[in-house]
Amino acid sequence: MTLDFDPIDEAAANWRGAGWAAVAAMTAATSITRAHQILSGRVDTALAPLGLNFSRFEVLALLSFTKEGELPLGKVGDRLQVHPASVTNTVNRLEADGLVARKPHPTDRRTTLAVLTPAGRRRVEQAAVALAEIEFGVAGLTGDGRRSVDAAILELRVAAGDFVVPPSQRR
Amino acid sequence: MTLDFDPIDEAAANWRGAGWAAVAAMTAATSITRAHQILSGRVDTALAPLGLNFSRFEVLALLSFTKEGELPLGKVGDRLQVHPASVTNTVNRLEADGLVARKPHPTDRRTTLAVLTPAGRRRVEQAAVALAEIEFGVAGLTGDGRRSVDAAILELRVAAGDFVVPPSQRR
DNA sequence: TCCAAATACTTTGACGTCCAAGTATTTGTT
DNA sequence: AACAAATACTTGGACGTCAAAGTATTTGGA
Repeated sequence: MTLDFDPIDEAAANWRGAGWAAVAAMTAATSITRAHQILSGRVDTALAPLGLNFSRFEVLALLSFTKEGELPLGKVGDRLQVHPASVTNTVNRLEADGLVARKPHPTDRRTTLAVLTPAGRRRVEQAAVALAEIEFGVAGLTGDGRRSVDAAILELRVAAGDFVVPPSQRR
Repeated sequence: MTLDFDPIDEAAANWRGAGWAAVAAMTAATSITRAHQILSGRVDTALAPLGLNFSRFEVLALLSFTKEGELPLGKVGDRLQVHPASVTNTVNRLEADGLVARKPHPTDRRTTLAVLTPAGRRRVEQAAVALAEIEFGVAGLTGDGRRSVDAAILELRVAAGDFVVPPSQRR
């Protein structure tokens, strides 16, 4: 279904024609939306044979970076910036597949830990290889493009309050 | 829930530490994913009082740019790059709200046209104003940032086969 | 000490997206 | 003319996300 024109360019022309404001912002937003659509499709395709999607992979990867391979569910949500209900859902699925286990927190009985199982550790290694092979879905983006995307989006994330840049690290 | 470090930076450090490949691709993919999350949240919040979400708005905007304010459902899907089932769903909702109507195609009885109603036209104008006010969710991105995001993502979209750049327009 | 407020997670429900399959109609070939 | 293949849309099912409400536990004053 390849078009012979750039749909975003055309949208911009239409917006200008209609006298609508903020055309540059619109094209940036549309570009980002479409980029996300492209890469998430590619990533999910690459992970499907492993029984994972990107969310599940992210949880496994995060756990694999911790010393003990475990983390409270709430921390997982904070780090990955997803809703608590989504964490519950994702961990349910990983648990059903035997890739993580739930374990009570030793001192705080409100808290549940997600623990990476040996199978989970093997799976996340395979997934990391599979994702590296497809360059995380951003194949087509050059090194320069990646850097400029990172830098531009960093402004957006800071403006959105994702995190506070400590004074010592301002760039 | 604001972190005092950049979670993407930290992820990159972890990936390097684990010896995983394609770290630059991973950070670009994660940045894009997070940017999409931020802006789609802002956009949906801005549109909610109007009874719209971004998908529904896109359909109305697309129709409003046509001469007659109507388009076959299939064309809508092609332009917006969404699945036919999603178009059906979106148009169902817009129709229930009286913003578009379905009309049979005059010559091809397989085809259904979505027609913008007067209410739909008024609504899309209001929505365009509301979105311009929040800069389409990309407030925080400077002019330079917007341009570099557009340019970088253009490579990605062309590589993904979204459209063919005609020889006369190669840049 | 006591108890309201905060925290941590789960459950339920409303939506949205996609895929696969189903129905209707048109096109292209023989 | 006949019919297989392509096209256009809808339906039903699997999943994912978020918001709001519910349960359990801990915290922080009065």
